[in-house]
Amino acid sequence: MSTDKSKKVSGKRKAGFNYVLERQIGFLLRLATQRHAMLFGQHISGRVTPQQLSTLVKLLEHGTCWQTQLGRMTAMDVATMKGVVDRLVAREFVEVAADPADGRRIQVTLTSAGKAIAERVRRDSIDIHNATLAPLTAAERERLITLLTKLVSSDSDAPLGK
Amino acid sequence: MSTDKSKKVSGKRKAGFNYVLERQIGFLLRLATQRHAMLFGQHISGRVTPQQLSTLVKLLEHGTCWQTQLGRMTAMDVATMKGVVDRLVAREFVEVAADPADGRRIQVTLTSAGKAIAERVRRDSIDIHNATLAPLTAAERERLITLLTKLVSSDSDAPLGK
DNA sequence: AGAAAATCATTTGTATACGAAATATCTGGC
DNA sequence: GCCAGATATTTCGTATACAAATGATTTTCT
Repeated sequence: MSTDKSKKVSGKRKAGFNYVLERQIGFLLRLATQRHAMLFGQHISGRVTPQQLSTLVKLLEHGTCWQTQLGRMTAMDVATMKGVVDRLVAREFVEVAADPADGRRIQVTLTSAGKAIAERVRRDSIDIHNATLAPLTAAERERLITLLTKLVSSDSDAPLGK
Repeated sequence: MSTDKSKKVSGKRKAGFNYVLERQIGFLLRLATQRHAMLFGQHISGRVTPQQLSTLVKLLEHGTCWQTQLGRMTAMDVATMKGVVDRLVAREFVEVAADPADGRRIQVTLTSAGKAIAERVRRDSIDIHNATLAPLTAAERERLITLLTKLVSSDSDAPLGK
């Protein structure tokens, strides 16, 4: 059982010798996302998901939107957005209707129940944000948000960079 | 169309007045993860996924492992890990076998093809890491990694905090 | 007007992600 | 030797995520 042990070869270091998976940005982002998801599940009202939260909040801010527009504002793929809208329709938080002015567009509108839950989860999300960042000091939180914003705002499709 | 515009009410600010979805940690993490996923797909060899990369790298470092052990090392749920292993088996990058010493355990071992691809994607992942962090300076990258590490290392199940 | 290009939506296929329940197996204590 | 509790795996259900192909509609250009 010692045949493929990674042995140190003096003078010629093994490939990947200093590779640390735990310092790779992708791995760290996955862990941070997991932490957020766990806290989200604990603090959110009405079993709303993060994607549903984004969608509800954007509808609250902008009123009726079409699906593609919602997808752009929330940085979601059209296929993903459809799934989210479908589930919001099933739960009667939003209603969809054909746009009389443009046959391609699907208008998405908050129901009154949807408006209520949207306002509630928007408040919840503040707590979730703070709980997620709890291990960091106020200055560190600010720094992290700034760095992540810089990281993503250069993306062409980022709603931030607009 | 101006009925539900968010109008400033002097003295009594509207609920959610200063709520900015784009500054919520959950939203930013999703965008950063998307950015990483895009670059990952562009630079990775052999259509390996991020989870498969983590699994392959851990197998490279530790040799044969059982599934649950792999799940802990890569911070993946057992159900998720099973899916990843199943797909790695299907692609003949790993082989599974019952542990003779413990009937519950499933031993996962790299095949020679798996070892080759593991070494290749481990190298790829360095490029992906750098490409993902490209908008940041060297100092900023270091800061971001440090902050994310601090954020997740307090989690009970974090492989970092061990 | 009419064809081409752009836009919007849906569907399909692949791959996560994870809680929860069910099953199987092992270990320690009596 | 046997049972309770711990451990490992599998299965099920729900919800993303996104590429790619397809269909429908609108806009633009000539």
